[in-house]
Amino acid sequence: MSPSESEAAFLARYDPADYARPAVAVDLVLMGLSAGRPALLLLRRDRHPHAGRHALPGGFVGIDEALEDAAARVLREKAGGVPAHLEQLYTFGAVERDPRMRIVTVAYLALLAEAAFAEALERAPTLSFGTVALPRRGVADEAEAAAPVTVLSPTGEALRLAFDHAEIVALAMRRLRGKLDYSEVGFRLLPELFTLRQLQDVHEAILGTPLNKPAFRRRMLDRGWLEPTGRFETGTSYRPAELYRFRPTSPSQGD
Amino acid sequence: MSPSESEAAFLARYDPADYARPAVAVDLVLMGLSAGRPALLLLRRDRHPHAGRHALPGGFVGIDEALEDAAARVLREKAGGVPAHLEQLYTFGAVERDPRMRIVTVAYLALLAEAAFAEALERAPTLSFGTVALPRRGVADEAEAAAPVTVLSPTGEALRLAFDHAEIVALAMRRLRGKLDYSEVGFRLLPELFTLRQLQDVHEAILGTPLNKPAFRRRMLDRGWLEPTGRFETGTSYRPAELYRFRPTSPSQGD
DNA sequence: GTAATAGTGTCTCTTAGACAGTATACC
DNA sequence: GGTATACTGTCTAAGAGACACTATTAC
Repeated sequence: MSPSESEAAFLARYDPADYARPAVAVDLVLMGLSAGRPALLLLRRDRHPHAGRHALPGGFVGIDEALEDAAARVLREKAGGVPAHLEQLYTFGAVERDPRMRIVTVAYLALLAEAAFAEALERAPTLSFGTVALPRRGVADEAEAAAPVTVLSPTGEALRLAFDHAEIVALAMRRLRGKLDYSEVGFRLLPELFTLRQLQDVHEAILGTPLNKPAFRRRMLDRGWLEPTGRFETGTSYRPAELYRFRPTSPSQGD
Repeated sequence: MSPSESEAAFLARYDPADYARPAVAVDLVLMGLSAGRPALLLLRRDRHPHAGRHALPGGFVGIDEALEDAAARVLREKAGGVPAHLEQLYTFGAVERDPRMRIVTVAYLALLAEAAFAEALERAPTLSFGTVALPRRGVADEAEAAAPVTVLSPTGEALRLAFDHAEIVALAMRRLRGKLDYSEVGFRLLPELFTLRQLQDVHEAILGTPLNKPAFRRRMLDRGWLEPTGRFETGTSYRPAELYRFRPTSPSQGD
């Protein structure tokens, strides 16, 4: 190995069992929509540290468990067996991010359709949720500096999040905004059949900005992602809109 | 805590020291340009596993060391004290990715200017390098499925990379391509003063596709990133081009 | 002068925003 | 009929590709 490599690193490479290791965890930003606003599932902490604050659901990664599997396990535990989009966000590894011990956490973003989100809240009585208040900034560039987000309780007060979880939520919003227009994530927040207006509402909720209707329709239809079903919504007091289905184009496994 | 949380996870949350932990490492894709092609620094492994294959430089994360600090340490060890762009890529945590033991590795992308890249190769005799052969695909979309990349030795043979490092390199190329047009990474591969043609050469090398000259110039100048110096290149047998300097616009800390 | 590349002016094409118009439901 | 929303046609503005043109150096 390289002579420029430090002695400690050299030894650690071959027998790191002798060295203290950070714990490895996953934390999930479980996002959905609640009353047309971006929302996320939170657990209220009842003990030290950060007792009383809200935290993202998470768990330690088992020694024989892949990162994705750990994230999927936490997702199952909190949201049931619902199919959902799950994507790795970023890994947070500041030394003092948890005062109890050194924990490196891999943050994941999970997206739940509106119905699944509401159902998860009902099933698990300890889950609460917060809506994300958006700085009105138009179509955000994912490369911009992290804009701080404010998480509001259902009654409208600002929630203080535990640990570095506010930073994780801000990154999740930023990633979601960045991918919204060119990826399929927008459809993950909708039921199987939806109208173009519903799709536009989702985009506007995530971006925090109104969008031009004809341009939005053209863009979405030109993407080739939308399959018209010939069926129409019912129960409206006005002209009913056609229902569409999401049809993935390429086999694309995404990020 | 939630009753839906498994007993094991509950216990692990409070005393994970009793459980076996994965080791946490960082691996670096140290990219630069060599003769106008994207290139990366590699170490040839001389022992099991994957002896004879090439691997990314890396190291274990100390118990009191932030992830970024570990990445910066490995960067220093391999490339000296050169200032460079350093950005987290993704975290790889498949159970069997290293046959010796469970290692979760946080991959980082580091960019070195062409001179610093060459200097690093000279300083460390055990370092070798490979150039990345690009599938000609035009401006890549970072959300696309990972396109496999081929890493070639200086003599042109395809190198087999150890572990999942080929996947990491593919992701690095994809990320670099995705950010190239709207971020400042392109300038990190250039010396302090450079001509517009050099900048375009860098973009073309990364994207693997020729670009339109007037459009490229307009775009770059309109970004407000380029500061003309009034100085010109020397030693050409044709009209010398003006030298520009990169001027960051916002304080932007980026990703 | 020639050769080679730097740098610019302009046309066209594509795409998005703006906005007005028509269509179809319920009352 | 009125009203509310779905859906469309068309104008305009911005940006990129194409390509020809001028400018400046070495020889």
